[in-house]
Order: sequence, then structure tokens, then C-alpha cells
Amino acid sequence: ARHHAGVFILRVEDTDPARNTEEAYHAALYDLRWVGLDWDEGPETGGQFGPYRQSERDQLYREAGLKLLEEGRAYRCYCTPDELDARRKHALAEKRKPMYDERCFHLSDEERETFEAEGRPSAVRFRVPESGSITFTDIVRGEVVTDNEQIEDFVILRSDGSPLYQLAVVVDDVGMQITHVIRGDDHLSNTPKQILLHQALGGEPPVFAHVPQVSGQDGKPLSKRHGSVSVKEFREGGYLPEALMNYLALLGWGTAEDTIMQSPELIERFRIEDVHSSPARFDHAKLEWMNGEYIRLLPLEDLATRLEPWLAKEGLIKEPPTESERELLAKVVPLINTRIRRLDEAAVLARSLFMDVEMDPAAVNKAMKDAHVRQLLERAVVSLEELTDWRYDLIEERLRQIQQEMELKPKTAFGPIRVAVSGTLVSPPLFESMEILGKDESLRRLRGALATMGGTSKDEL
RNA sequence: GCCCCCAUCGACUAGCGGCCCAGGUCGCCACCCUUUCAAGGUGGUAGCACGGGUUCGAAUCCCGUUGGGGGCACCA
Repeated sequence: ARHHAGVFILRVEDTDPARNTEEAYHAALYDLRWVGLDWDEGPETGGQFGPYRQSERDQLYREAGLKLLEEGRAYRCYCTPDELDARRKHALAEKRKPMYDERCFHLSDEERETFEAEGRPSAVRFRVPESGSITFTDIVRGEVVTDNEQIEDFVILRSDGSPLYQLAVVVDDVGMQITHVIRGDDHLSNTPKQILLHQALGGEPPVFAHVPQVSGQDGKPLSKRHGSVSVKEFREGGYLPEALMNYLALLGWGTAEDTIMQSPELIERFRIEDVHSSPARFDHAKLEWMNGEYIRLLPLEDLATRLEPWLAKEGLIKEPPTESERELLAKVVPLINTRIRRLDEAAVLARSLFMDVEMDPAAVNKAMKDAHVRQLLERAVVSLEELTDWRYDLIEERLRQIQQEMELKPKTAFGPIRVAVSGTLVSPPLFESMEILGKDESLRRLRGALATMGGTSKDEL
């Protein structure tokens, strides 16, 4: 819609009371907005063809259904759901196509009157022509032909009088002057039914584009067992909406050279007619990579703001942050922005810069057991104590000097110091971290590490 | 069972009869950079499902096989 400067309409198709809840409705709108979809017409936004929730347009559909009944385009069906279900299973067992047998269409007047006299409830079925076929040109599928004999007489009004999706959609497509419908290809087989309804209701069917559904790594339809599959899960998993949007656009579509395309470029380049008709597999690894790209694309101040809730959640800062926390965060962000791919990773990586941490036993085991460590830390403490101008480059200068004097490899020299300061073997850059922590805290941590090694106490230093 | 789709590296894709002994991206591997981890740089790995046609020429067109997927509700 944006590519063609069209009108983007959001319609909520909630005709099934059994599946429709107020929470689900609000969650859906929230998710759509979060990924960056901004409809021109729709619920809460409004528009000249509202309301945009089908549950609020019930009367329209009932009238349309009854009109079709009067015109003889539809008929009453007295079969109960149980009966239909039994017949469907029977047909399947006999390896026949499970279609409605049209028995109520062939009811005699007496039979019909008997049913009515019994007070048997009836649903309304649309009468599909016996022969002929429906043809339409789908933007991604091309010409689609369906023989009418493959289409059963489908229900348009339930026995309680409420409308079904097929009817509601067509009534609204006509009433809302819909020109294009872009939807998942699970609706492909519904399309001929809707075209039939369009013809019966006297409207021009819209143009359809059926895009393939996304599948998991194994080629099976995307489901829970493939990991995160809902917008909510990605949001809560530390993904950026811009990255999700970019990644999703690339599923079933692509360009020769470019991968990272932000919204304006996507709008300019995306062509629905170039979308594949075969399903694409969702690749979490590529999304992760792309999310990292988007994190690095963010100005540092913006990244800091986006990180706030995540750090607050882990108790590293308050929400909203205090002024000093904000200043600290501003210093930390440039140290970690190339090191995280998801927003939630920041808290893990930078924890030691916000609070005191215990040394990780595994890290201690790996880096602190060598014979040179005690002397190394002692010398570091002595040397750094003398440092008055606490800057990372000067810290590095001092520590490097010790490293060279002791003839240690950088890794064996800085590893133990890193563990002493950050508690782990993997951390933001060491010298910058120490500058951020400050002289007192850095020295306190070095002495603390020495103390855990037994022997010389920190007082003696 | 019936109807309908789809098929290029492990994944997402470019390709729309000669420019392709197939290009890009993720992943993976190696190297460089380097205080860890990343990021970044360089290079590499790997594919037109198969079999027939059509054509001077096929990843591109046609047919079949195989393999995947979707649909067949008083759900959407």
C-alpha cells in the first residue's frame, strides 16, 4: 500500500465469538504498531467506512445473508453440527472428498415444514453453481482456476443467525471499497467462494495477492516448537522492530545485492508481484545477525534509551534512571554496542560496570590459578595506586609495562586482571571499564581478588 | 481420499534463452586486526532435485518422476 501511495486499511476479522477476546484484540493492535505498521483506516484510527471491527458490524452481514436467502442464492440447512461431523468422517473413511451432500437443498416443502414445525435450528448455506468454474488472477500465484464442483455449499450464517468469515469479508470488501487483498495463502481456497459471493452481492471482487506462509527450519509450518514465533516474543527477546520488519520483508522476496534496507527503502523497492509463491523458512540466526546490524546502526544515545528498560529489568539501574545512572550508561554504551546482538544481552555483558559482582568460579579456575597471578595483581595494585590521572590510556600504559617486565603474553597478563575487575573472562574492554569504574572501585576489586587467593592480605599492600 | 500449489548453495535470495563452468546475504571455515568477547577486513566452503524433450544454445520454456507445502468446518 505504501509503495503505491495507497490507503492501508486494517480490518479486524473477529466474527468467531468463541475465539475473540478483548485482550487478544488489544494485543494484536499493540503488536502491529510495535513492528511499525501504521494503518490509515482502521480501529482506533477511524475512517469513513468504520467501524473496522467485524464484531461491531454484525447487522450488516445478517441482512446480506438474509437477502441472499430471499433471492434463492442461499438456502436453509437443518443438519446439525454432529450430523455433519459424522458424515465428514464417514466420507474421509471411504476416501471421498468430505463435502456437504446438499441434502437440505433437495428438501421437499413438507420436509422443510416438518423441520420448521419441530423448531429445528437452521444455518444458511450459499448455493454454489453445480458446474462451471471460477477464475481469477492472483498477483503472486498467477491465474487460479477452481471448478465449482470442488466447492461445497458453504455456511454463511450460523444457526444462531451470526455471520461467518466468508460472508463478512465480502460484505466489507464491497462496503469498504477494498481494491486489493494481501493475505496468507491459507486463504487461497477461500477466494473462489468469496468471488462467488461477490457476484451474488453485486460487487466487483478486489485484486488478490496470496503470499506464502512462513515455515520453520524443518520446512514445517512455523509453530511454537521452532522457538519464538510471535511479535510479542521477539519484542520480549530483545529484538528491534526495524530489524524484524527488514527481516520479514526478505522472506519470499529479495534484491540482487542489498540485505539491510530500512523502512523507506523497503517501501520504495518492495514489489508484491516479485514475492515468491513458495514458502520461506524462518532463520533465527540471520535475524540475530540483522538485529545486531540495526543495533550498530542506532545512534549511541538512542541505543542507551532503548537499553534502559532492559537494564532496569535486571536491577542494574532504576526506571526511569537517575541522572548519574544515565551518565554511566552513556559511557557504557559505546563499549558494548558492537558486542550485543539483542538488547537483553547488554545486562549480562555490562553487569560488572553497574554493580559489584562475584568472580565466576569457572573464570577463576581458568585464569587465576597460574603462578604469576599473585605477583601480577600485586604489582598492578602498586602501580595503579600511584596513578593520579585515571584515564584508560594511562591505565593501559601502566599495566602493559608490568606485562612486559614480567614477560607475559598480553592474554595471560590481562586475563586475570579482567577476571578480578569484571568477574568474568568475557567483558567489555578492560582499560575503559576500569576508567568507568573509577580508581577506588578498580583497586578495591583488584585487592578483593588478591584476598580470595589467600596469603598476603590487602592491608599488607 | 480429492483439489491446488511449489522446487537455485545448509538458510534467504538474484537470475526471467546466450552477459552464469550461476551473483549477493546469513551460517560455517581460515587468515588479519586484537587485552577477552564482539565488531571490522580478506579469502574460502557450498547450489540450478532427477529424467526426458524444445532450441544453434537452457537454471531459465514444455512433459514426467521424486520431494515439500496448502486447502477440503455452523475457524479465520
